[in-house]
Amino acid sequence: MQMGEGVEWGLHCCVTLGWLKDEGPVSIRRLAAWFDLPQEYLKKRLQALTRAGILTSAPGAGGGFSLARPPGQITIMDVVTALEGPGEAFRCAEIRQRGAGAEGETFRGPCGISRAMRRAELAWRRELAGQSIADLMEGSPGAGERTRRNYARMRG
Amino acid sequence: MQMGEGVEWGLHCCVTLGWLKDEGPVSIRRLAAWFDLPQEYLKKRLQALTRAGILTSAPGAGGGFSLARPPGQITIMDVVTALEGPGEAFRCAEIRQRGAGAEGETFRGPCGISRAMRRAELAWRRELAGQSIADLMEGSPGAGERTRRNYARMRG
DNA sequence: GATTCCATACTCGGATACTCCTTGTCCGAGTTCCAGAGG
DNA sequence: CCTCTGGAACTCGGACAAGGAGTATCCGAGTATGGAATC
Repeated sequence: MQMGEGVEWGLHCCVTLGWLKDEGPVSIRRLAAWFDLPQEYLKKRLQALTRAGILTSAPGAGGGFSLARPPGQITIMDVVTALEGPGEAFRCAEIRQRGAGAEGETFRGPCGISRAMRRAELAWRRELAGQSIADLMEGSPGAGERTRRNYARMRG
Repeated sequence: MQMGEGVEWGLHCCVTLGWLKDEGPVSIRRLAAWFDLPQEYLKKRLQALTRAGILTSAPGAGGGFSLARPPGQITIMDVVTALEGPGEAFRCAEIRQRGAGAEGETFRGPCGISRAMRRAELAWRRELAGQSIADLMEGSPGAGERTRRNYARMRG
């Protein structure tokens, strides 16, 4: 059970875009260089975030990506869902309905295993939905200033 | 982000073994037929549970698998950890330390993203550790009786 | 000087490899039980 | 009646094939910016 690394990329990009929101759109080239990531693949991930309405993309020269909403209105859960898909980690295959153990049995409602897993996953989602990009930005005091300074130096 | 289906198999097998604990060890052949699962691969999963100390395996004729502990002392978390590995779903690759954005920066402690993900995962684990195989058995009243009856019929 | 045109710098979407993990299968070796042969 | 031996049933561990999801790259098409060429 492994979460794609694109989630980490996406979250870092969102935080950075939050800090650079006054600098206008940031191009993929700059974001990839900023974190030393494969440009083409990072693009795909950010496109997914754009489709989910988390980012805005501006085409043309001087274009790039920006946050579509204030950082306080983007939860970590939003980013995870956009990048990993809405499906649950545990998918019940209804094993109990198959094989010799199920002969002549009738099942009603989800099995206890499915319920238990779902409850755990809800706790996980609730925790992720309780934190926003703004919370992450506040969690690193001073990093916003340093980011803007470094970014200005990189552009020059 | 997808959990292996072996987890569902393992949990169902544990519950069934809990119900059949007075019938002695249950062979892989019977368990696979019980749930209509690929016998060889199910064996691998149960061997993992045995290595983790959740099941006991008895070799030789009349051998098979049994629960190593009372069902109340086996949590869902135990089974998930044994089958999915102890690693966390989110693995921080320390992206912030790479690329142009990290030049001249010094980072101390885990980043906020890593902390947020870890907290969510702890909530998930806590929920799973709060439920045992015994709880799952009690969640399906009457199923124990039916299981023993069907199992006796299958052996005959 | 105003307008047109073009090069540039971007994003978008699709198509295509490549890689790794999961899933699934197979085989040889070891262990236990049971039944039958022989004492 | 007791012991020994062999086969059957079972698990263990490793090796290996197949499949799919995640990772990564490339290309053609569209769009905005800015500057040069033209009127």
